[in-house]
Amino acid sequence: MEYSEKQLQIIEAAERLFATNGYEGTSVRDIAQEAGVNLAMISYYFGSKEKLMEALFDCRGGYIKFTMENVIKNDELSPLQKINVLIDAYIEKIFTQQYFHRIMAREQMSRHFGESVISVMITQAKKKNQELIGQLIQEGQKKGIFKKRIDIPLMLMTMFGTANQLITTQHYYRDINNMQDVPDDEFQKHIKKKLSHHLKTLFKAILTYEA
Amino acid sequence: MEYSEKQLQIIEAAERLFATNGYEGTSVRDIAQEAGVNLAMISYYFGSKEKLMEALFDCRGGYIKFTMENVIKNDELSPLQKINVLIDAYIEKIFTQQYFHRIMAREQMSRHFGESVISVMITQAKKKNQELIGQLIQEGQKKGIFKKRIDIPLMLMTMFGTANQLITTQHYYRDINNMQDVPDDEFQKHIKKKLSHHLKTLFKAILTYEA
Amino acid sequence: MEYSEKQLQIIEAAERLFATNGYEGTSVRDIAQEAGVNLAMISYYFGSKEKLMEALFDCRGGYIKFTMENVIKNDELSPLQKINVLIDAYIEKIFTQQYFHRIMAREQMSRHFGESVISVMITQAKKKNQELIGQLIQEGQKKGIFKKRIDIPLMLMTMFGTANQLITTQHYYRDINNMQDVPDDEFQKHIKKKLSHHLKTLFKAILTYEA
Amino acid sequence: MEYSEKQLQIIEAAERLFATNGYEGTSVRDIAQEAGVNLAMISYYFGSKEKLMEALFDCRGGYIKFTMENVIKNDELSPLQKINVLIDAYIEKIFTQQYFHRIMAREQMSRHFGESVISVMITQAKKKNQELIGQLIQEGQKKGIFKKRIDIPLMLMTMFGTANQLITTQHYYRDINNMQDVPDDEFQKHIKKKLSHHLKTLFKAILTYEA
DNA sequence: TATGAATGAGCTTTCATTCAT
DNA sequence: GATGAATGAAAGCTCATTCAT
Repeated sequence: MEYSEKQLQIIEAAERLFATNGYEGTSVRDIAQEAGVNLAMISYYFGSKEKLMEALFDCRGGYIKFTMENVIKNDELSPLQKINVLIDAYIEKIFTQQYFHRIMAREQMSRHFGESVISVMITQAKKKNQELIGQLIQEGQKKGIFKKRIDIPLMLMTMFGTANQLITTQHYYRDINNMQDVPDDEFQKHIKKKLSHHLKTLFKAILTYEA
Repeated sequence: MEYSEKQLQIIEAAERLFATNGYEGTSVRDIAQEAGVNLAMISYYFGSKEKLMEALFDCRGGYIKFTMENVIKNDELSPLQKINVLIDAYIEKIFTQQYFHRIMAREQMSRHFGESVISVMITQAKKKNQELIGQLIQEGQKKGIFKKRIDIPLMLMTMFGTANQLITTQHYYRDINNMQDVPDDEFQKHIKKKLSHHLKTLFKAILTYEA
Repeated sequence: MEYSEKQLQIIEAAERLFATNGYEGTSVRDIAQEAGVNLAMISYYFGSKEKLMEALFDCRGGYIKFTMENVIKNDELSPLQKINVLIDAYIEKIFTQQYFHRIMAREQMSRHFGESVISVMITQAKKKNQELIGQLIQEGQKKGIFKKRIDIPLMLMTMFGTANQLITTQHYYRDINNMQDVPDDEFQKHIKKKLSHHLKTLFKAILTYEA
Repeated sequence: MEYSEKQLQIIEAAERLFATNGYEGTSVRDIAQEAGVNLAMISYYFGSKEKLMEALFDCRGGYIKFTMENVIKNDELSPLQKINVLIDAYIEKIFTQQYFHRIMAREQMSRHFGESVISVMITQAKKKNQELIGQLIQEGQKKGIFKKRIDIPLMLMTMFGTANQLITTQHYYRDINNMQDVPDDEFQKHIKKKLSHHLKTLFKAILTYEA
C-alpha cells in the first residue's frame, strides 16, 4: 500500500501519540492536532481510528520480519556469528522504530488484540522469526557448537523482553547511571552498544555454556 | 491505608480490567459492573478513577519491595544460591500478582507515568532492588565466584523483561508449544518452572562464565 | 413497560419532533431541547435514538390494536352499525394521536422499516385489524346485507389512506375551505365529523351498493 | 429548465434514494455513489442538496397538472365516464412515477414543506385539480346524474390517500395476498387494475348512490 | 468541466463525575 | 452510607459544502 505525504504525516503523528499515550489514551482529535491537519481528514483518509492503526502497522510492519533469510544462508559465518548479526539487526530495527516498537509491546497485552488484524500480522511474524532462529540453532547443534536442550521461545522472550524493557524504561537507565546530561543520540548509541554486548554475551553463554 | 470489604471488591475489579484493557480502555462503568457495585460508589469511595488507580498501587505496592534483606544476610547460602532464591522469590511474586504486574508493565510506558505518585514508588523500589542485588554481586565478586564486569541494570532488565514478556504473551507460548488443552493452573506451574530454570541458567552463565 | 415522568417528557418531545421533521430530520439535541432535559439524559434513559423510537411505539402502540373485539361480539348492533362504530373509533384514535399517527405513516415507507422491531408491531396490528374486519364483513355477507365481492385490503387502505391524507394535509383543507380563522379545536371537530360521515357513506356504498 | 445527461443521472439517483430513505435519510455521498458520479459534482451542478430536490420537482413536477382540460371538454363522454378516465389517468401517472410520488407523499408532512418553493407548486396544482373536478361534478349534478351534496375535497383525499397508501405499502398488500412470487411488473399491473376498479366503484357509489 | 482534497459544523453516544435524597 | 438521576465535556465519526487545480 502506498500512502500520500499527508497520510504519512498523520500516521507518524498517530505513531508518536499511540506510543506515548496508548491507543485508547489517544483521541483522533489529538492526532489531528499533532499532525496539523483537520480532524475530518483522518476519517477521510483512513475511515476510522482503528483503520489508521492498521495503516500504521501496514506501514511499519514490513520491518518486523527483518531479513534473516540472507544471514542464515550465508556460509561464511559461523552459527554464533549469525546469531550476533541477527541480534544487531534486531536492535537496529527496534531502535530506529522505537515508537512503533512501544506500540507493538503495548498492543500485545490488550484484550481485543487476539481478534484484530494487527494481531495476526504480529503472530505470523513471531512464528516466522522463531522458525528461522530455530533453524539457525539446529545448525549450530548439528555442528556440535551449541548445547542440545535450548528453549527457543524463552530465548526469544529474553531477547524481546530485555530490549523492550530497555526501550520503555530507558529514562530509568539514564537516571541510575547518571547520564542525564549526555545528548540523546549519544545516549542511544551507548545503550545500543551495551544492549548488543549484553545480548550477545547472554546468547553465547546460553547456547554454549554447559550448566 | 486500610480498605473496607467493598473498596477491596472495587480495587480487585479494577485490577482485572486495567490489566486486561488498560487504564484508558477501562471505564468506571465497567469497573462498577465488574465489581457489582453502584457506579457512584467508585467516585464516592476513591474520589476519582485516578485515585482508584493509586489505591490499587497502594494496595499491591508492597509487592515491589520484596524481602531481599533476609536472604542477603543469610550466611548459609552461597552468592549464587542467593541469586537463585531471589529469582524464585521474584517469579513467585509476579505470578501471584499477574494482573497487577501487567498493569505496572503497561503504565511504565505511559506519558503521565513519570509525573505520577505511582511512578515515584516504582522508581524507588527499582533503585532499592538494584542496590541490593549490587551488594549481592559484589559479595560474589569479592569471593572470586562472580565475574568482574557485570552490567547490573541490564541484568535486571533481562530478568524483568523476560518475566514480563512471558506473562504478557503467555498465550503465544501456549500456542507455540501446543498446550492449549493443558489446564491453566498446570500451565502456570509449567511456565513458572521453565522461567525459573531459564533465568537461573542465564544468571549463572552471565555471572560465572568467562566470555 | 412503565415510564417515569421525565421519560414521558422526552418521549412526548420526540413524538412531536419525529412527527414534524421525521426521524432522520430530528437530532437527539433537538429532542433534548424540546423536552428541556440534558442531552445525555436521552442516552441515559433510552440507550439510543432508535431505542427511544421503540419506547415511543411501545408507549403509543397499545392504541393501534383498538378494541374491536367488543364491538364485533355485540349482538345488538347490525353489521353496518358495527362498521360505523369502528370507523368512529378509528377516527377518534388517530385524531387524539395525530403526532404518532404521522410518525407511523412516515415510517411505513422507510427503507429500514422492514427490518425493525417497530415494523413487526405495525404489521401484526394491521393483520389483526384486517382479520377482524374481515370477520365483520363476512358476518354481513352471510346475513345478505353486504355485497359478495369485497376487497378488504383495499377497503382498509381507503380508510387509512383517506384519514392519513386528511391529517397530514389538514392545512390544505383549511385553506381551501377558508377556515383559517376557526379555532383549532373547533376545526378538528369539524373535520372529524366530516371524515366520519364521508367514510361511513363510503363504506355503506361499497358494502351494499351493487355496482 | 433543461438538464444535461449527467444532471438527469444525478436527479434519478436522488429520486430513488429520497423515495426509499427520505430526504434527510439520504446523504449527498449516497446520491453520488448511486449516480456513479463524483461527490463534488452534485454541489457543482445543483448548488446544494436542497436545490437538487427542487430540480427534481422541477423535472417531475409536470406530472401534477395532468391534462384534465381535454377530458372535460370532450362532449362524447358522460360525466361518470369522464371521472373514470381521470381516475385511470391519475393512476397511470402515479404508477409510472412511483418514486417521485413517494417523495411527495413524504415531503407533504414535513416541517419545512410549507415554506418551500415545492410546497407552493403542489398547493397550486391541488387547487387546480379541485376546481376542475369540481366543474366536472357540477356538470354531472346539473344533468341530474350526480348527487347534490358532494364533499369534493374529501373525495379527492380518498383518491389521493388510497392510491398513496397502496403505493407506499404495496409490500403489505403483496404479503397479505400471498403474491410474493409474482414478478414485480405483473404485480404492478394487478394492483393498478384493482385500484382502478376500486376507485371507480367508490366514485360511482359516492356520486350516484343515495345514502 | 471535473475532481481529489479539505473543512467546519454537526451528529450520536459515552465519559467521569456530582447532585439530591 | 448509599444510590438513581443528572450533567458538561469529550469521544469517534459523518455531514454538506468548498477549495485548488
